[in-house]
Amino acid sequence: MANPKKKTSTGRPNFEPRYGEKKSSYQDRKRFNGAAAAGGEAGGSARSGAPARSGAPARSGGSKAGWAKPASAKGGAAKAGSRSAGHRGYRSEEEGAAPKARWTSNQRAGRDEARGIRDHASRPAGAGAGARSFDDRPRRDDRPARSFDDRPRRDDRPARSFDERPARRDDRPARSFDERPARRDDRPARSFDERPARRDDRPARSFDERHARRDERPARSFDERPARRDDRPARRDERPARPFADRPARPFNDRPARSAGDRPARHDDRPARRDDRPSRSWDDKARTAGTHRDAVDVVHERLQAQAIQAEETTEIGWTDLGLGQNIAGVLVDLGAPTPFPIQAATIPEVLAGRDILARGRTGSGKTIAFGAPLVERVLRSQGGGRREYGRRPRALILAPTRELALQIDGTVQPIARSVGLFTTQIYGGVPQGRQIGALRKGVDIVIGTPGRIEDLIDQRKLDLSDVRVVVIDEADHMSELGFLEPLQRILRHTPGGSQKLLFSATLDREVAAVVDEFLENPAVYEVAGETQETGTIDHRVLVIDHREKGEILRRLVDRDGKTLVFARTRAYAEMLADDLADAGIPAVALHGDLNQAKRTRNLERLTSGRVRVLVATDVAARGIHVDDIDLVVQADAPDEYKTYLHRSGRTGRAGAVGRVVTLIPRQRRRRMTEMLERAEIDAPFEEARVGDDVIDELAGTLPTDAELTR
DNA sequence: AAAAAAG
Repeated sequence: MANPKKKTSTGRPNFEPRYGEKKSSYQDRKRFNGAAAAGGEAGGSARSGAPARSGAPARSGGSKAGWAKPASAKGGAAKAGSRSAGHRGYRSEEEGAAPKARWTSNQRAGRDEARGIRDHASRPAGAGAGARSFDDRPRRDDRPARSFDDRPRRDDRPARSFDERPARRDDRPARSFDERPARRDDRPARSFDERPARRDDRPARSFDERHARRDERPARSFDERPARRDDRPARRDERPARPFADRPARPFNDRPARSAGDRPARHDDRPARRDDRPSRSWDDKARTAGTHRDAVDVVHERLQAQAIQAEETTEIGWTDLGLGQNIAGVLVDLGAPTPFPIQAATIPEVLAGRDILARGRTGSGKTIAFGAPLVERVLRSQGGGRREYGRRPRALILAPTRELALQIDGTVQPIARSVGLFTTQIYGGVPQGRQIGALRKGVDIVIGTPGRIEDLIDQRKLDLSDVRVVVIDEADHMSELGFLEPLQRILRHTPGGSQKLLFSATLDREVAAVVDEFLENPAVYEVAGETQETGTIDHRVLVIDHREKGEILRRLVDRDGKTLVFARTRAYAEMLADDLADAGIPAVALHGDLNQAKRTRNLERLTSGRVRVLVATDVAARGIHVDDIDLVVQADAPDEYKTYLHRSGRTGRAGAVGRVVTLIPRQRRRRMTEMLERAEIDAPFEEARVGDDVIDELAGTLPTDAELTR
């Protein structure tokens, strides 16, 4: 059952063999570039985001120039020591001054972990791995190889999550619970980056124009879905909650829905709210989103209705949604004075214990949408009791990449800490020692990636039997072939009655297998207008001669703003980065062949502005947030529209202008056109040769918002 | 193809 879904069934009709593409030529180089990376995701970058939103006026002028940093961006002013040179966190204006101080604790964590690896590795003894046949892999050195429990670097480690952690961290105010609340200010910057942004652009795009083309997308997500049952219940508002009982068997698959019976009773408060819930259940939705015309209208209608509701809820406060004072306070401090639509819609449901699926692009407040209520629920679940040493985690947040996990922790941690709960990151590429140590002491919320989590479960270091809430971020991606099974195995370690929350900017039927096995009568939420595409992004396609790709790329990227280049393979990404560097354009790569230390470091280099060009694989397509990226270049066109949406969503954030240029060979025009249609994006195609003006034009500074929007 | 554990 599990894997029967071939790619085809998962909705990836786009996947086709790529013939002409340049490929193997770089294969060789690839191996050599490996090396480490240090990762630190930019977790926070304070997304200047939502101008409308609170005080995140950070991005005022829209000057993409610098402000990327979390700390600074945020209420910049408040940041102690970030005002002038010599102070921690000070950031010299545009020169790529040492960014180090500006790192968030998360970033430091990644960096430190990475350093630890490097340091250890460099020592002769570090050879634990010993005879690895990959002699050609230079990166061996940064390999952990030895156990890090004894790791010396303890000190610089952010210590994030655990209480007992000695206060060492200079920069971090003691994290004892008592003063917990106080912390807020020092870590505001991170997290809300993604949230503020959206506000403005959202409303901006009128539904009509936007949803006009909406037809194919939704439709295709659920097309195979068996006949829709009755008529879908009226829109959210009047929707009569469907009682559990009459819940039809899950439509899409014969997978026997778990009957309420075999599922441990849910938390008490759950059932109660069920009925007044306006949202539609997954089943309803599934049924609704058919393939045809009527389905189109349905979708459109539904989205619109929700959008309206969203607007109405913007005046509601955090506490009105059911969150406690402490949490509400942190959110406000984080730059989110009031809830965004998706948050207003989902938080009450999450607090009620309901399983939900939510679609909200990065920047729409997705992280807080699940993070805040998750913390609140964990808090309630302990009923005022104490946190015991060695307690098992009560919440789990899964993400597809380490960088994203780090970023999520950057948002959730302060929220959790405000109520005395602790989080810990559990992902690969870094020593297990600290992670195990944290688990041993006891953490409340685990945030990580599948591999290491499963590894620790197998080692009996991680016990998920007490988990009450599980969040699967980028759920559709996590439900794809390579991720699905590990994900399912992990979920099977959680109690059957635990609450499941699935989020993604491109949530579609791909999550069906997970939904069917683990969710119970889930509610589905979407916020109209929230797709990765935004009116502030200028999409362009350059039809080029493959032989000129390298030169064209060099010219496109040789500019002042930050540019993120996507390549299909690690080898090509590495090659391109080297190529650009050789051409005198500082560039670094980000892909899975790099060790975590290098990944973190290279990403940080872009975030800090020390380098303006980052060439990445799709590891950076989802979730990664770096402020000021005003140009995304797709050296290789993506195969899926969802990938296009995620990649392009790295720019044009916070209502800022952004541009996405995709290079394709002539023979790919048709596929590209089809993909853009599915992505609901209008992008003019232009033929271009090396000397053409278009290239310089596209590389140039973007027109002002006004010009762009015409 | 990429990502995700190591070794």
